[in-house]
Amino acid sequence: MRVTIKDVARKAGVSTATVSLVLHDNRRISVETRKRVLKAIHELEYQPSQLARGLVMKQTGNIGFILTEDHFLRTEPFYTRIFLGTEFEARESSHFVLLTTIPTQFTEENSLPRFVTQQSVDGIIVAGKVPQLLIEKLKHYNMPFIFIDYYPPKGDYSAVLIDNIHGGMVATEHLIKLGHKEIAFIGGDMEHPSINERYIGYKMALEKHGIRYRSELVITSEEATGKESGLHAVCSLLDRDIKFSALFACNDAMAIGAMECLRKRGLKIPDQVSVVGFDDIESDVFQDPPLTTIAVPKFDLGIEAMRLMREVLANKVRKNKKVLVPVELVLRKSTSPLKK
Amino acid sequence: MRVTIKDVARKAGVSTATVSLVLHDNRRISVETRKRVLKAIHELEYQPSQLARGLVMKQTGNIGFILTEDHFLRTEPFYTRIFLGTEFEARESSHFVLLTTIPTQFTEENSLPRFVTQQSVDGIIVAGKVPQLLIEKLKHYNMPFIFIDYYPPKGDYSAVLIDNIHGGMVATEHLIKLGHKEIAFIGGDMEHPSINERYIGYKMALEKHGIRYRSELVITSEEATGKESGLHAVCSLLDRDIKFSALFACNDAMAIGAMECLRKRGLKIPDQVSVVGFDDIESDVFQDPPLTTIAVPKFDLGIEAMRLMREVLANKVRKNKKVLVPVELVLRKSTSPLKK
DNA sequence: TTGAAAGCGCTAACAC
DNA sequence: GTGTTAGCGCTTTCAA
Repeated sequence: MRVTIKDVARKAGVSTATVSLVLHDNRRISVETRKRVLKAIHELEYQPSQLARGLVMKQTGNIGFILTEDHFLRTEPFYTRIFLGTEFEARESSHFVLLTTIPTQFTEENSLPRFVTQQSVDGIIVAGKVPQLLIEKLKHYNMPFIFIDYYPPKGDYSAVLIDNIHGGMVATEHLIKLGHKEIAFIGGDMEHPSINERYIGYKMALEKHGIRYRSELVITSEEATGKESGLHAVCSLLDRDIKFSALFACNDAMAIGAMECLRKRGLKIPDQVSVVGFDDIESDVFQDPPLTTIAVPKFDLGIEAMRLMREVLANKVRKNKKVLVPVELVLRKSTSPLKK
Repeated sequence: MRVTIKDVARKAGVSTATVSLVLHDNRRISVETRKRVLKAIHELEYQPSQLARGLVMKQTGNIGFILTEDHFLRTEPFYTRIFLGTEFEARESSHFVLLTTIPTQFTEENSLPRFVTQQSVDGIIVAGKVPQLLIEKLKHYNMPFIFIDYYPPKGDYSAVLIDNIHGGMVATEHLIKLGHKEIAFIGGDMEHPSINERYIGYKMALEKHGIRYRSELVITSEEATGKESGLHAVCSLLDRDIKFSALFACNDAMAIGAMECLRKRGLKIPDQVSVVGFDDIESDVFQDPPLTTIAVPKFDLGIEAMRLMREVLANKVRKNKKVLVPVELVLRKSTSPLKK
C-alpha cells in the first residue's frame, strides 16, 4: 500500500492539513512541528500523489508536446534535442511531458492527440512547422499553447524562436569581414518564417556594410531545404556563370549539398569559395572541410519553451510573449579570407 | 468549468453510478437508459477525468519509457521509432507514455526518473542497453518493467527482443545459397546479447549447411559497433590476406564501414565481395551499392512492448514472458552469386 | 499555529 | 436495473 498523507500525519502526530501546509512550505507552521513532519515524511519516504493533488487543484501536471512525424523521425536529432530540453526543464516544476506526433499531412480525418481531447494536459507545446488545421482545431480547447521554431502566419501566440535575423546577419558579416563582397545566398521553402528571416539577416548585413544587393546572387526558388536543393541551387548559379567568392546557405543541409556541387565542379573550399551554413547539425564536423555555421542551441529552445509555459500557466505573462534564443557563429574550416 | 459525470447524470436523469456503469459498458443496464446516457455524454462532450478515475482505481494510466541519452540522440532514428510504436499502441488502452532519458553513464549520483520515484507510472519500459545499476535501483519500486532490445545478464524479466539468431541465420543462409563458402563475420561489443545472438545465427547457418567454421574469418574483437569498427575489422582481415567472398556484419553501421574499406582497397561490391548487414537503417539505401540487410521492425518492437505491458498489468501473464519479433531479409544490391 | 471538514470527479460495494 | 453511499489522497476554507 502506498504511503499517504494520513500516514505521515499520524506518525508526526498532526493533522493532514498540517502536513499539507508544510509540504507547500507555508510559513505559519511552527519550526517545531515543521521539523517533526519533515522527519516523518523522510522516514516514510512519502511521495504525494500527483493524482489526488491534481484532482483538487484542477491541473494535470502534464504538458503536451506535439510535432509532425517527419520532424520526429528526422535523421538529424534536432527536435529530439528540443524535446529533451523541455523534458529537462519540466523537472523543475514537476511537470511531465507527453510527446506525441501528428501525421505530417494533418487533415480533417485526423483526430487531435488524445491528451488534448481528454484534457490530460495543462498546456501544449508545438514544435516545428505544423499544418494550420492543427492550430485551428487546437484553439477550440481552452489551453495555452506555445510554439517552438515556428510561428503561424495568422494569430498572435507565445513562441520560442531562433534569432534567425541576427544569425543571418552574423553569418553574412563574418564573410564580409573576411573581405568577401560577392556573397551568394541560397534558400528554399521561403514561406517558412525561419528561412525568410535568415534571408532578411543576409540583406541587412549587406546593407549595413554598403554592399549592393544583387538578386542574381540569390536563389530562393528551391521548394525544399535539403541537400539536393542546395546542390541544385549552387549548380544553377554556376551554370549561369555567376561569380561569387562566398556563399551563405539558409541551413546546413543545403550548405552540404552546395559543397558537394562546388567540389564536383572542381572549386576549392574555402580557397575559391567560402561557405557558411546555419543550424549546426551533427554531420557538419564530418564534412570536407568541416562546415562553419551558425549554431542553434536546440536544447535551450526546449528549456525556454517550458519556462515560458510555466509563466503562461501562472498567468504571469500575456499570451503572446515571444522569446528569441540567441545563436552563435561556429568557426570551422569552410571559410577563409578572400584571395585576390 | 469542466463537464463532470454529475452533469451527465443530471441531463440523463440517472445517478452518477449509472453513468459510470455505462461508461464501462456494463451489461446490466437497460438498453433504454444506456441510450439516454450515451446521448447526454455526446451532447455535453463529456470526457471522464483520468485523474479522478486513477485516484480511485489506483493506477496512473501512464507508462514510463526509459532509454539512455545516447540512444535517444542517435542520428539513426532507431529508438525514436520504437518509442513511436509504444506511443501508438498506448492509445489502444488510453495510456500515456512518459519518455525520459538517463545519463549514458548512470552512476550512484544519478537519481531515477521522477516518474518512478514519484510513482506516476504503472509500469516501465526500458529500451536498449542500460547500466545494470539502473535496473537494480528500479527493482526497489514495485512496478513491472519490460525490456526492449536488451536483456540484462542476470535476473528474469519480460522482454521484447529481436529474433537475432534467426536473423543471423537468414543473412548467412542467403549468402550460402548464393554459393558463398568463405563467409566472414564481423562484430563488436560481443557482450551485447543482440550482437552475440547474430553471431550464433551465423554459426548455426554454417553448421546447417555443412560449412566448416573458420575462426580466422571472424572478427569479434572490436569494442564498438560503429562505422569505424567495421572499417577497421575488414581492413584487418584484408591486411592478414584472409580470403572471403562474402561478409556478414553484425549491424548496418559496421557493414557500411566495411564497404568503405572494401572500396578503398579496390574490391568490387558485390562482384568480389557480397555484404549483408543487420538493422535496416535509413542510410542503407544511399550506399553504393545499396546494402542488403536484415530488417528490424522498430515500430513493431514498441507495439509489442506496450501490448506485453498491458498483459502484465492485467496479470494475464507471468512476469518473465518474452516475445521475439521476427525480422526479414531485405534484398538490395550488395550481394550477388559467387563468381568463380 | 493547528485541526475539522468539505469536496475535487470518479468507482464500487451494497441496497432496493 | 438503478440509486445511495463511502471513499481514493489531497488541498483549502474556516474555526478554534
